[in-house]
Amino acid sequence: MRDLLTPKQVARSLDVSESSIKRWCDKGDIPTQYTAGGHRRIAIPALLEFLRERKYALVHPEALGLPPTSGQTARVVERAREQLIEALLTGDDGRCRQIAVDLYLAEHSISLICDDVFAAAFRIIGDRWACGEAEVYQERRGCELTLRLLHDLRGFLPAPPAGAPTAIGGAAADDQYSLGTAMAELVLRDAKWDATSLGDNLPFETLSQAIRDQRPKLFWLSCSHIADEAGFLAGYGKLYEEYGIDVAFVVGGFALTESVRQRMRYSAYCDTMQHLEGFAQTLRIAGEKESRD
Amino acid sequence: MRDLLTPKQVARSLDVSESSIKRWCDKGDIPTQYTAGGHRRIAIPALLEFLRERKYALVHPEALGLPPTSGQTARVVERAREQLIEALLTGDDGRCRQIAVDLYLAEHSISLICDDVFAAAFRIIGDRWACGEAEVYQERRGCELTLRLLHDLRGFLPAPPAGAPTAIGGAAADDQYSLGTAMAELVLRDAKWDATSLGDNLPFETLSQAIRDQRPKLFWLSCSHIADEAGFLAGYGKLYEEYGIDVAFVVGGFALTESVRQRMRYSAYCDTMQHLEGFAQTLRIAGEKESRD
DNA sequence: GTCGACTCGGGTAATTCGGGTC
DNA sequence: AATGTCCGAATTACCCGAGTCG
Repeated sequence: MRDLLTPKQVARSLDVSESSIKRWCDKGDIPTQYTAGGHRRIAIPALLEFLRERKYALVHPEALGLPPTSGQTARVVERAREQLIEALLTGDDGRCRQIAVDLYLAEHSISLICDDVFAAAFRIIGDRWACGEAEVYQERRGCELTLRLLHDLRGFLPAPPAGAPTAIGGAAADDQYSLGTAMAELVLRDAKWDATSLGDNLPFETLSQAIRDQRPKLFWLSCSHIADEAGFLAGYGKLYEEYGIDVAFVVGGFALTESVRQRMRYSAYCDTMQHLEGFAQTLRIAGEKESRD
Repeated sequence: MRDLLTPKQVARSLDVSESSIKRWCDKGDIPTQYTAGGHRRIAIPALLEFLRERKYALVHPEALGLPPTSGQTARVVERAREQLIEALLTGDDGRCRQIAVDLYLAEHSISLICDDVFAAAFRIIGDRWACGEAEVYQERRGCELTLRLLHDLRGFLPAPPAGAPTAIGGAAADDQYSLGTAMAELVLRDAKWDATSLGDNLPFETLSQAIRDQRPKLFWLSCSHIADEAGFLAGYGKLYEEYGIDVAFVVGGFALTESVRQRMRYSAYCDTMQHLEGFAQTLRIAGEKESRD
């Protein structure tokens, strides 16, 4: 498995001539690296970025080790969601991957995919389970599958640029829903943050230690389940008191009801990943301006 | 640690062939030292200078921190484990990935990597945590990282061949350790089973439903934490009673103490992933013979 | 001193280069 | 203006028996 592609591989996967690839590279449309002998090498994230801008279709993605595309480049979000729900319920990982990559290449933002496809799909699967139309194992297997998808998408993004601000986050103790924090990590990396998810089920003491060690500019807490509300609020309050001035605290997740939120302090509450993306972008640009002064 | 690299290490770190490295050395592009026997040795500062001049990006910068792969196999694994522990504790995902991929490409079996590198590393990290030398968040972040690695390795394996026997499994309710079941899935896929992990925290009722729906030939249960021993044994016993004749039940995980095992029935208890691999191979071949008759 | 893994050198096949032209 | 095709020269990848490393 190589990470760098030759012009020929790229040409085959797009079904264009090698000359076109060379020209696009030389023109700067596709970020290119060179071997010592002057041969072009193209990284997959760079290629995918170019494809998204140009709305080019991957004709032969298998040449790159990517899943086959459906052929329809302009995939409608609603339809994708319906198809994803079925694929998640049947455990068809190839199909899930195909849908996700299609959406990504169709220039939908990561945050929109997370909100309107992944999160929405799990809401509906949850409803079906409540009606007895879906089994618990189908939902759990779907989570595993989605986590793998998020990891794959992470691999498509370019590495955080040098000097990118740091962000860390996770889910608190007794909260074992790892999709929320994985999505947050992905969205922040897409917004050019150097984001790292610490995982789920994290006691507040270790979160405190992590902030002390990593010194992030942004800290997120994904809240999908709160077992002990008083304990949660106490632990969170202490954490915010300690670092809330230096670090932007972002909280989110469906466990944060209004009554809980009213007893919390934070820099931002994000209902959706799109909100998180907006906040992160603003904060990053504000920070860059400040550091220039 | 030595600061002289062999051509092979450099080749891997740049994702080019060994021949190219040799050529560049001979041409004078990379300043090179020689051993008494005429073998090339490259100093890291010289390599970095070469990379700057040629504007050739390091594809796997982490590879430079790797020990030489020569010597006894046991030593390689041992050193990889040490390196992985450090990389996991610092959260260096690129380096973790390089270590894992290198081991895989060096034709170490997946099961051996899981046992002697991944599982062993987490045992040691656990020990360090007990001594106060590691933080909880480091261990949890390491789990996230390793899960991503397992997903990557899964991508390297070929798809299960047509007609491969089906296996499913997971971790029971209140057990949220997902690495065990993810490793089991990976090892079984490596052994040419069509294996799917259902995830963790699965109630026995839904496991029963999953077996009914999927009709696997093998079912695994990863047990890393048992909250309610009586409830666990009751749920498991019922499941085994229902399907134990038709489906091979494999159990494993460090929560299965001898006293717990004595009250369970199963086809196989696997201490390690290598045991699981052996059992799965035997079972698959036996099944193929039977179906030929 | 043994031994497996690695490296040596050199040769060959396949790819890619840049440029010119359609 | 953009793409596809063709060219000789240069670069890279793969292969193998003999020697070296740890």
